[in-house]
Formats: sequence, structure tokens, C-alpha cells
Amino acid sequence: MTDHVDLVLEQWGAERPDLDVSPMAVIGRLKRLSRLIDAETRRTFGAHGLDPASFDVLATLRRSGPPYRLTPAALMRAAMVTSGAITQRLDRLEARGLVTRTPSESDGRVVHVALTDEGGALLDRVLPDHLATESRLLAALGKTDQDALADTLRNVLESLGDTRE
Amino acid sequence: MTDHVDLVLEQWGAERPDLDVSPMAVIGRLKRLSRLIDAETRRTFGAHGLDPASFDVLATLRRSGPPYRLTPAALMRAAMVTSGAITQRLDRLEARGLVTRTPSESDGRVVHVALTDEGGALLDRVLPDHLATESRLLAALGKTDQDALADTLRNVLESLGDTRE
DNA sequence: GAAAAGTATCTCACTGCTAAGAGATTGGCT
DNA sequence: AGCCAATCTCTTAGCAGTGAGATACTTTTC
Repeated sequence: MTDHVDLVLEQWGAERPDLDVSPMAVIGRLKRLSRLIDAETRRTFGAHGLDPASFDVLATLRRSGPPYRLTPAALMRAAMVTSGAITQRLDRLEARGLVTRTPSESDGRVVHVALTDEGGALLDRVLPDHLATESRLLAALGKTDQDALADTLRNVLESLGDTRE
Repeated sequence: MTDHVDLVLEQWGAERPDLDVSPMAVIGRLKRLSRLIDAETRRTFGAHGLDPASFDVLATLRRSGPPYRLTPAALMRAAMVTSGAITQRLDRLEARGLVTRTPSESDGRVVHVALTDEGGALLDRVLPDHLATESRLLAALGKTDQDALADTLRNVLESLGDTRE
């Protein structure tokens, strides 16, 4: 069977046979799959009145465990976005009462972002649906393939410096 | 070794041991890797005065072969973006003289987008650098692993309906 | 051959991100 | 103690995308 990227590779092979375009077989597919995943998960979040960015913040707080509180800097690193993006995400979530911002007592530069009961409850409602969507997206692969895929991706991420924290 | 997603999985395991979060091992990594790839390739394009969106259009035209001409609708499908995004990309590229827009003679609804000599020359300058960047991003994997990864990703893409055209 | 359905492109309001930098605070160094 | 570099959060301008829909043209159906 062949997918869109196979067509792309054939086209390059015909037009630029002098170049080795084999990295595109992986990177091109990662990009396309990423877009598909994004579109699908966006629908799931939308059904609960959320967008991927808001879900990401709520989930990061939720999985950090009690007291469900992190700094904007920690959220920024977890989400791989700029500080400006986090400020805006928090503005939206705070306006909806899903998180609170409190100045730190020990460090005047720092703010503590905490999940409200409402925010936590909303996340717990969305999470099972989200996991079902993710699972459906990977349904074509058996458990062994999924594990192998995760391992391979971890190797690449580690080589690029994506470590814990 | 462990990466950021391993930490995420551990956290969910502690906070919500009732849920099966294993799909995140794959999907979470795809998302993070995609962001890293995007940031890196953006730098390569930037060195040539391009952005990923512009490169994408130029490359799609270039690999389509002579006469290096496609419709906005074809570009839209290849890039997986909305028609509005393509219109804006073409506005920018046309203003820089990298593509031309000509109304179709056989179908009044259709426009032909063609690569100019300048656009083709620019793409041919960027492409080797871009391939080098992609290759570097995957340097941690051997050829066998890369092939296996490409195969697995193709399986998933096909299962989601990502076919040739 | 006229009406209805479909297709292609573009427009526009809105959203969310980045890049650059400002302002405030902290901690290490001398 | 005092200074300087580093850190943290927020601000702002600008950019690129989406979603909904307008417009124009073509094809199908009766």
C-alpha cells in the first residue's frame, strides 16, 4: 500500500534523482500524522468546550499531583511554547475560573498557577474521551508495534535533548 | 534512558492508575517531536528568507514536475490546510515574484499557480540544506530503524485515510 | 434550456502563537 | 553590603492559520 508521502518520494525521485530524499519518508509522515492527530483531538476537546492549548495546561496541572499547582515557567517548558503563549493561555483559563493565579510568598518574581475544583472536574471529564480518541487513532497498530514505535521515538527525542524537565 | 513523556506517563500512573494512558506514549512523543522538527526546519528556511509555509508551496510545485504548475485546490490538499491559508500563502509568494497566478482558460473557476524561474532557483538552493537538517534530526536512528519507522507511520496514515491525492 | 447542486477561489473576523523586550526580583561574586 | 547577571512574568506588535461564508463558474438533472 502507499500513502501520500510515497507519492511525494516518487515525485522527488523523478525530478531530483541526484538528491537523497529518504529522510522525508520519516519526517514527512511525522508532519502529516501530527496534523491529523491535531485535527482529531481538537474535535474531542471542542465537544467539552476546550481547545488543545487549554487542555494541555489543565492536564499538566492535574498530573503534577496535589496541590495541583505549578509556575508559568514550568508550564512553558512542559508545553514547549513561549512565555507569551502561557500568559495568554492562563488569562483565558483564569477568566473561566478553571485556574487561579497567586503571587508566590517566597519569590517575588514567581506566580503559582493552581487548578480550581471546576478546572479539575472538567479535565477529569475530558480525559477519558481524549484517551479514547488517541487510542482510536492508533488502532491500526498492535500493542507490539505501538511499543516499538514509542521506543524509536524516545530514542530520537533523547538524541535531541528532550529529557525529563 | 527516559525522556519527558516517560515522566508524563509516570505522573498519570500515580494520579490516575485507573486509566490506560498508554496511547500517550506514542501520541505525546509524536507531538513533541513534531514541535522540535518544526523549530529546527524553521531555522533552515529562515536562513534563506523563507518560512515553512512558503517552502511547502514551492516544494509542492517543484516536485510536481514540468510545467511546475498546480491549482490552489491541489496545493490545499497537499498541505492539509484550508483554502484561506493557501490564498494568503499565494498572495505572499506572488508579491515576491516566486509564483504567478493565471486564470484557467478551460474552467473559469480555476487558477493556475506556476513557479517562476526565481521561485524554482530559490527552492533548489534551499532543498539540500533542508534535507541535511532532516537527516541530522534523524541521526540517532540507523537506516533499518528509519525504514521501520517509516513503515509503521505509513500504516497509521493509511488507516486514517491519508492516500495518494 | 432552466433550475439545482457542486466546485473553486477568495474574503474577513477572529484566534493563538512568536519575537522582542520591559519591569521586577533574586542570588552569586567581589 | 552592593553590583551584576540571571530569572520570571507580562506586554505588545505582527503574523499565519481557521471557520464561515460570499462570489463566480460548471455540471447534473429534469
